[in-house]
Parts: sequence; structure tokens; C-alpha cells
Amino acid sequence: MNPTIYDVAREAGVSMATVSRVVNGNPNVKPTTRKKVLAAIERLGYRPNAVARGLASKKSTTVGVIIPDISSIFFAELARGIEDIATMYKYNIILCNSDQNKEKEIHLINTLLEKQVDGIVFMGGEITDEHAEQLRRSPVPVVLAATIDPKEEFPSVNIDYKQAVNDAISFLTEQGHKRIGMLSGPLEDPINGYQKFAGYREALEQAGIAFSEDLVIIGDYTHDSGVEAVGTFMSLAQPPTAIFTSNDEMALGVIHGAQDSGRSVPEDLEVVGFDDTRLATMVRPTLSTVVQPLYDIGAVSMRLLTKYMNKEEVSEHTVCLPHRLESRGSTKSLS
Amino acid sequence: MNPTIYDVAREAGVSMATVSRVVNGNPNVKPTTRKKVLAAIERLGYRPNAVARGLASKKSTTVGVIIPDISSIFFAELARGIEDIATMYKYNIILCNSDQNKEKEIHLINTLLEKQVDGIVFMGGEITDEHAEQLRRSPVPVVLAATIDPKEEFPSVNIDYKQAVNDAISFLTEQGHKRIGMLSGPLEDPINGYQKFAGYREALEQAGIAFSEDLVIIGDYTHDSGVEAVGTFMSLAQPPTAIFTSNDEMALGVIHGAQDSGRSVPEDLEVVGFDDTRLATMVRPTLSTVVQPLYDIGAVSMRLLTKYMNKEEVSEHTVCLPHRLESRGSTKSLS
DNA sequence: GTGAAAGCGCTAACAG
DNA sequence: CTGTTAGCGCTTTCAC
Repeated sequence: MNPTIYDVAREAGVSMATVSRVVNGNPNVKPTTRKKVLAAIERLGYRPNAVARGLASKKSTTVGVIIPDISSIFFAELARGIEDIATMYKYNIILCNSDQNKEKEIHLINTLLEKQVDGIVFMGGEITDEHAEQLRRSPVPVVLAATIDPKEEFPSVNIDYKQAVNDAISFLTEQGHKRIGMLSGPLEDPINGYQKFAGYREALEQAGIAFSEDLVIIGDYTHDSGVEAVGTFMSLAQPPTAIFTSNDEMALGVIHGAQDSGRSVPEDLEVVGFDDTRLATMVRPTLSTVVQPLYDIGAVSMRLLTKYMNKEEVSEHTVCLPHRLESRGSTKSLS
Repeated sequence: MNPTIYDVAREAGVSMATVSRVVNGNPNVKPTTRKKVLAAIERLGYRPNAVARGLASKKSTTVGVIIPDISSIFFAELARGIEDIATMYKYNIILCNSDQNKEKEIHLINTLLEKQVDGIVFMGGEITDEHAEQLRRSPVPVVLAATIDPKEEFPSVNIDYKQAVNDAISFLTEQGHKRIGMLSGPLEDPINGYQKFAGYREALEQAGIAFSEDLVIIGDYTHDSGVEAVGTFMSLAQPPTAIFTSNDEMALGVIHGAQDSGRSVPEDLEVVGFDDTRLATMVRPTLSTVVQPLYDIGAVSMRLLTKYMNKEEVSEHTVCLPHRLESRGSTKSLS
């Protein structure tokens, strides 16, 4: 049996309350007493029981993190941002993969709440009414990271996805491209589908270019789907001269698919990705892409959560981080 | 205030014990009673408090995972394997990044133990004496994943790194290569340095090829360090005709560095990586690499941990998973 | 500056 | 099949 606070108290010849005070750094303890207690702790190899502490204090110093897939290079980076800030504020993280599955997500929220987490960072697809209902019932604060809440009911941290894509496409139209392909995620996906698609259409419209359905392909975010998509694009009667993809991995696929069929990037085809994951510099030519500050989104979300957990006043409920276009080898001109 | 088991008991007109029984699926409850309790739970929106349960039952259904860096494509894959199996066995995961820093690692072990985790999966560099001492004090089982314990004191899941590298190098020598470069991790790293280096030397020796110091460069596992290393290798009086790298990312760097200087892979230079992360098929030519079952290493570690946690008999304390060489475009011949 | 005592919400004998 | 009763190990008033 591990020694308890009671054992330490006895060993040190003081009360449990006093031991508790020194363990928690309460200054109202005479230095001599503190010393005695510390010695007893050392002698016994006492290790405070955080579960008991949690029950008594109603705080677990643990936050829940719901993430679609930790093995994704995209989410893993976000997770790292979250974890670093959590550590900084002395919180631990319970990490759960949801695979963006609504049932799982809702179930996980519940599990985390049962475990008495002090807050939750949620990353997922869309916040549906069912999600919202569940989240509203949460006795602890929830922050959405890289996740759109159509009603802006919950605190969230994002970039302006629509504008970001608009920037990317506008960059391309300014270079004179008239036929710009878009390799999108499923349109139901609020960020990678809907928002980005909206940015694409908006930019075309602003440039006075007619929208053509042929030029939009729905991918599944994988390299393979990029390879496949270029094939389809290139077999068009009027193939695109530039392609934008909603993530970097598909962009690599597009580059490779183009090269496989003897085309060269950026001469024959310019390519712009999205995210600026580490992949972007791990291709030749290097990938021009929209920089989304993944780590920061995670870090800021967690920081925001700490504010809510401490019941601090928060000025902005919905934070929007800056993005920019990083021009590299897969596009011709320098921006 | 959230309703407690006591509130539910009162609402349903039964005792706490009965409520506890239905919540825990104990069959010794009359169906009628069960129904009443369930209804009360529903009505009150009761959510069991896992912390209280943990205190009373001395089980947290939570396991700790110490990982060097979750944002690494390598470890993220391991983590996913761990998490999936944990979920399967109804455990949650407290995830902690250690950056392979010994002090952090030891501190994290302690924190996890304070939080009363039921077990720990540890991934890290080396198990030093200090680590061992700390781990020995753990009241709960610990399993090492992709981590070498020189004394084989703790349960672990790995592949035979030395043999795996030997296989890769032997494949190259069999193709007639006499000068094979190795882009290694720091030699102090027990797996990526020491073990792999040993496999390299062994294979050369078996092939009757003299070892040459020029042909070993220490990298830092990044793409850039691969690019840089080829530069150095190629400026040698007698440059290597094939290069083995201890991870895939450096291999991509090697390929790109070679291509940047006008060489073609595999014609002018053959390249073999290690890990078979998703990167391997995201380059041109695609990367021949040693397949290490990352997800499985994570999954098996977690499975092993569940056995220890359940006090089941375990036949093999130290498990060694199979590896193989996947031949792709960066080497000439098919194996 | 220190101690006594009452819980925190639940499980786990033990009775009945 | 159900209820009673101790705790689990700690925090937190409230006294002194």
C-alpha cells in the first residue's frame, strides 16, 4: 500500500491538514514544521493521490482533447500546440480519437465529462445541433479548435478559411490563369469543403472568371487522391493550368501525378496547397501553400480554455488567426 | 450541482447500492427496479463521477502514455495504435510529450502515477538506470514501446532493429554496391544510432566490405539533414553508390538533394529508408524502405499492458515484431 | 500556525 | 434481490 497523507502526518507528528498545506505550498506553515513534513514525505516516498485530491477539490487539472485522428500530420501538430500550453498551465491531457464520427464524438464528450475534466478542446468536423446540445450541458468550458460552429455559440480558434482560399486563387488569377482546378474535400465538410469552396468561387467571381463544374474534384485528403485527380483534370478537353488543393498531401499527389505523366511543375501546371505542413518542403518542386498556423491554433485554443477555466474575462469569444500565402517552387512567380 | 448517485437513489426510491449496481451492469437487479433506476437517471441527467469511482475502486481506467513528440509522423502512428487498443479495452489515455528529455520523462512518470493511472506505455530514448529506478517504483505495470531497455528488465515491444538494418544493407551489397553510405541518428540514441549502426557494420562485414568512416554521417532525422548529407557524401573522392538512412524523412531529403544536384535516383544513387511511414509513397521515385509496423507496435504494447493490468499470465515479456524490406522505386531491382 | 472533523461521490463487503 | 455502512485519500472550513 502506498503511504497516504495520514501516514505522513503521523510520521511527522502533525495533522493531515498541515501535510496538505505543505504539499500545496500554503505559506501558513512554520518553516520548522514544513521541514519536518518534507522529511517525512521523503522518508516514506509519499506521492499525493490526485484522484482523491480531485474528488475533494472538484478539480482534476486534466483537460479532454477530442481529435479526429492523431496520426494525421495536420492534427498531430495542433495537438502538440495544445499539449505544450496545457503543460505550461499544469494540466494533463486526455487524448481521444473520434475519426470525425458523430456518435463517437458525443460519446467521448460524455466520457470526458465523467472523468471530471476541467475543460475540453474539441476538434472535429461540424458542430451539429446534437453536438451543440451536448456541449451546452457541459459543466466545464469547451473550446473549438480548427472547427467551425455555424452559430458561433461556442468559443473557437480558426483562421478565415474562405478568405485564405480566396487569397490563393486570386494569386493564381493575377498570374493570368483562367482555368484553375480545385481539389476539394467533401463539400459537407464545413471547413475543407464548404468554406474553401466558397472562397474559390468568390475569387473566381471577383476575377470575372466563370465557374466550371469540371474544374472541381472531391478528394479524400490523401496523396493518392491527388495523383488520381490530376489524371482526371488532365484528360479534360480544356485542362486547368493551375490547381489548388485543400490540403498539402493532395498537393504532393497532384505534383507527382503531373510529373508521372511527363508534365513539369510549375511550367506546365502550377500547384498551390493548403496548411503548410512539413510536407510542403519535402517535395520537388517545393510546394507553394497557404500557411495555417497549426501549432498556434492548438496553443491559442488551450490558452483560451485556461482563461475560461479560471473564470477570467475573455474579450473575444471567437478568435481568428492570420494566414498567408507562402510562395515556393510549385508556382512561377514570387509574391 | 450535478446530481449524484444519492440523488438518483432517492428519485428512484432505492438505495445507492442498487443504483451503483445498475450503473455497473451488475445482473443482480430485478428488471423492474432496473427500469425505475434507469428512468431516474434519465430524468435527472445523471452522469457517474469517474473520479469518485476511481477513489473507491482504486482503478482509474486510464493509462498514461509518454511519447517523445506527438507531432512526429513516426510517434503519432504509434500513438494511434495505442489509443485504438486502449479504447477497445475501455481505457482512456493521458498523453504526455517528453521531447526525450530525461528529467521530463521522470517527472511525467511521477505525475501519471499521482493521477493513479492503471498502467503506462513508455516511448523514449534509452532506459537509463535512473529511469529503471523510477519505473521499478511504479505500483502499476509499464510497457516500453519502440524503446530499448538494455537490461530487458521491463516488458517491451520492438522489432529487431539491428537485423532490419542488416537486411537493408545486405540487400544493397547483394546488388553489388561496395560503397554504401549511412545517414544515421546520433550514435547515443540506442535504436536509431547504436542498434542501426551495429546492423550496418555487421552487414558490411558479412559482405566482406571494409568499413569506412567517411561513409557514415550523423543526421537529425529531418528532411534538411538528408539534403545536406548527400551534399557531403557526393563531394567525397569516392562517393557512395547507395545510401541507407535511419528514417524515411531523411531518405526523402537524400533523394531530393541528389536530384537537386542533377543525379537521378536510383540510376546514379540508390536510396533505402527506414520505417515505412506514409512519406515513403509520397516521393518520386517512391522510397524503398524497411517496413516497421508502427501502428502494430503501439497496438501490441497496449494489448500487452492490458494483460499486465488484468494480472494475466504473459508468455513473452519482450516481444519482437517482424519487419521486412519494401522495395520501391528508389532502388533498382525488385526483391 | 495548527488541528479536528466533515464531506467529495462512489464501491464493496456484509446483512438480510 | 436490496439496503447499510464503511471507507477510498484528500481538501476545506472552523476552531483554537
